[in-house]
Amino acid sequence: MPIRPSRHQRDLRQSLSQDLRRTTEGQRLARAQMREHLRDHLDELRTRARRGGTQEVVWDRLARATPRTQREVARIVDAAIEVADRDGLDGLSMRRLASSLGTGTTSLYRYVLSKEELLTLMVDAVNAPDLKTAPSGDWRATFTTLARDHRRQLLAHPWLVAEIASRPAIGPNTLRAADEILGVAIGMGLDPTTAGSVVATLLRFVRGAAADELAELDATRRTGMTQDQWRETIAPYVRGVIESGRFPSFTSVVMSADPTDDEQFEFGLARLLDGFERLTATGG
Amino acid sequence: MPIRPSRHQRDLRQSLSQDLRRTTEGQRLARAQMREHLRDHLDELRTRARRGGTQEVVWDRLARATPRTQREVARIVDAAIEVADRDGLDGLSMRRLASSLGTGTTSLYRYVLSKEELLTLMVDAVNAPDLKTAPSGDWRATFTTLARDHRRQLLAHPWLVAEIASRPAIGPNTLRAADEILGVAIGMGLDPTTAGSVVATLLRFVRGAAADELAELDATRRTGMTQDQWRETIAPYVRGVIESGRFPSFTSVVMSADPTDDEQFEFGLARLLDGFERLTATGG
DNA sequence: TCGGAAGTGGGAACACTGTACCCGGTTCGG
DNA sequence: CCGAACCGGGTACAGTGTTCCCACTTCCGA
Repeated sequence: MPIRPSRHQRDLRQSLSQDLRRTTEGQRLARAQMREHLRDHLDELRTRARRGGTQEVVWDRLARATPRTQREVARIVDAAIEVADRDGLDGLSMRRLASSLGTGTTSLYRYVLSKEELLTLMVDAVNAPDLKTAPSGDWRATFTTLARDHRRQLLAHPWLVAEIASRPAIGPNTLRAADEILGVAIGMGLDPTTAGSVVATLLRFVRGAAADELAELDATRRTGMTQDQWRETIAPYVRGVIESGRFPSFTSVVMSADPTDDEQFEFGLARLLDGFERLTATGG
Repeated sequence: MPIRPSRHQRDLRQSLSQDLRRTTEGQRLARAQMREHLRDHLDELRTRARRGGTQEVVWDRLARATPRTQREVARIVDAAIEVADRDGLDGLSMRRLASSLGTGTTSLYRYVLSKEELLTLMVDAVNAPDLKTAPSGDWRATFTTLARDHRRQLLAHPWLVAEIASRPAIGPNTLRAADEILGVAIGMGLDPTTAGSVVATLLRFVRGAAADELAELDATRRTGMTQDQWRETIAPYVRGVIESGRFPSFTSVVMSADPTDDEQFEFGLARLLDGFERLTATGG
């Protein structure tokens, strides 16, 4: 999310007013050029990317593409998500994806610049907390259901957390969601900057939690074990650690009642929202 | 961190007392067997892993290995970390690693079961927030410097966040750190369970924040652009988004003063600690 | 001192990956 | 009806993790 759109923002804001007029014409020109031969355009993008020059953002290209192309891309992305959900990220190869679509492998490259780009599209397609079911008016309740929804989303697509972590989320879906959440934060009476920080903090916590919860699950899938086999595997080691007596605090925590993932998530979320509450209580 | 050691803990605790005696003899036996031919042992582990059976945990094997082997493994892991820091995770291949060590590629497999295992070792080697510089007595101050240290660590090794996310962190280094932090939480007067949740929440936030901060940086490295080139690339797109007028809250946040990464991190951390403070104020 | 076993290093080969290059077929506007 | 634009995909290449195997060193007991 560009909730933290970094320091170049100032420059952007400056150049914004000047460039605002010229943009539409420029876009029309680009569209004409592209329609001429879309195929070569993709190739050109590829070579330019290889040379390390400035590129075009995926979503701009897609927005200008023909409806058929857009549908095709959506179909590819959906299939890719399905494969990744079932077999994990390692199981998602272009050949597998193609065969699951019943097409040739290299045909995919007519619609997608690279696997990298495909992943970017996958992330945006799936990373969109849905606000419409959230209660309105009470920001605390809204944030709570929102955090729960996002967590559910991340757990439903085990590959998602790792991929989100390594690419700036500025896709249209993500943006729409970010806008809605920011609206809630602003509705708390916070100034925009603080609102941005609040939302960023909330999302960071949720993603961190989901990552933790997925770790064990991921390890089992990777090694091909069942959950039980894996536990059996680490049991002697953990036992040894506890026996050693070198980790008293750790031991006492392990030996105490163990909260479920749900409970621990709710605990952390509640603490975080407690922290936010102070902002509205003391500030403006 | 096994701060969330999941539901099988109960069973573990039960079997603990029974098995406690037998363990040392069992270990001595295993050691004798292993010394006989360590090479075959590694091969056996490999095939057993392929068949999907129960394995041995890496750290147990290493603890029993000869000092020379331990040194060699450490050398490999260090080199791997260096390569990953410089060229990213994608740039870390076994061949590259070997050539950076001046050895043959397949020689590495004498010391490391697989690349997977190597990554696990790398994570544990580097993921250890250091508590010794932290002030004692004041938990809030301790947590603050601790969070800052961990964030610094994660940013210093850009590949670390993604890898932590997908493997349960139960290495000795990680355990030692976890134990120390848990000690601080218990020192707040919290019961072990709550202490565990508090620490988990804190670490989750830090990792989430680091992931966010690294996203842009990662994207540039992956595409081979400079930071400026990348910004130039997305600028028109962001401009278009703002122009569209469909994201008013988002726009107002982007247009407002932009906090630095540091400021935003400190903000979130402060809110989280505010939330923790309530625990000590109201509870026991 | 010597012979054999245990331990070490690494080359060749395999099955797989992402994707550049190119050619034959299809569709459609003039 | 024909040419141009578009679409699908086979072949090939460089690079990956890993296995199998063999030559070499080191060391220990007789």
